Amino acid sequence: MARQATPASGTSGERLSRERILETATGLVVQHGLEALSMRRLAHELDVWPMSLYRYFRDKDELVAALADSAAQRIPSPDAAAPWREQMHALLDPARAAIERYPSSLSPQANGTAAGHVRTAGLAILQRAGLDEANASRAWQALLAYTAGAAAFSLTTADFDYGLGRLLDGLESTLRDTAAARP
Amino acid sequence: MARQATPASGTSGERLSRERILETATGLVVQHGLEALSMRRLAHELDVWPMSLYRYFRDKDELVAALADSAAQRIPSPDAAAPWREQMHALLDPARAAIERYPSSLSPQANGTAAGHVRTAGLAILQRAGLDEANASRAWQALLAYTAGAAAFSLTTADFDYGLGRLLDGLESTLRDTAAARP
DNA sequence: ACCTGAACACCGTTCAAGT
DNA sequence: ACCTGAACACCGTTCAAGT
Repeated sequence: MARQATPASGTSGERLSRERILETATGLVVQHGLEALSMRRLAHELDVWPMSLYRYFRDKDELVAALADSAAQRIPSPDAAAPWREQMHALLDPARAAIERYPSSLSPQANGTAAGHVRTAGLAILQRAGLDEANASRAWQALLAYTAGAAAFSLTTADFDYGLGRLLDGLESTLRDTAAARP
Repeated sequence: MARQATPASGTSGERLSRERILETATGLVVQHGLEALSMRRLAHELDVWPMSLYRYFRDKDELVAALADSAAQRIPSPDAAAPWREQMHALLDPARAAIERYPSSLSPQANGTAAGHVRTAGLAILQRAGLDEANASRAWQALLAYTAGAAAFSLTTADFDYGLGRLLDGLESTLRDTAAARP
């Protein structure tokens, strides 16, 4: 990648844009981790003055939120025909990867649209499994919390699957109890 | 608290020490959160030059690790006479509070002695409940991951309890399966 | 040998000055 | 009106100089 000691506006044909900034930022994060992402380093990478970035993002928080949101966007919605436990696994496995890269990406505080999509998909799976709205909501929070903790602790896939299995077992047993209570 | 624009060594009778540094640092974290803790601010609060802290802690990481460890140290070991689910709840509830303040305090990467004590207590509860060593270890990882996620998402106590209850249900059902398989 | 504090190499962001 | 880049208010930490 061509870079200069002093950024110059005339050298590169590609103009700055939100997309180009996000692409380069993603590259930085993939290579060196989120903690290595700084406005100054990102600007340097783009061959641009640091302040130029602020024409496209209000501040660093907004930029990181955009990165997190686009990572969450790439989480596919599981095949609705599969058993609900498999669907949940298919949803949470990539969710774990997204959280590992951007810890805030799926937090309840994240107000991005993608976090909402994942939540909607999760709630739909739980409701189709038989949980009512209130319990589906609490169950989703629990599943996401477990997934976030597994990401924070870098659990191996086998260990992640074990805990997820036990949590799904526990949720499933509330379904059986409800079914048994019904005539 | 008396403070001066320029730190002076002669004014206060109390000499610097690891304990005094940790106390003041804890006060800062309690009042303003971990993200507000800086070596410079802490030194200012102690009426001392920033570099003086480095005589007691190799670097900021070591200081934060010491804070996290002492927070984990304050987690009591539950009453061994209580039912195992109650014991686990009594252990993880303060663990959640410790992680909320110091996210790294109980992570598997934390090499402090206190994190080890909590882990030992957790494993003992699970083994007394009937899990073998391998499963107790995986179950502990899952319980701690869930607790860390709940801390990161600032789940309410009711929501934390719901998810923990389901996870414990799931673990308990593996005990029943094992018992049923035995003659 | 010990301690100081200036200095280095970074941050995110504001804002006056220039075009 | 737009953009620049100097400047501000911070970081953690090194290290030469002083006692």
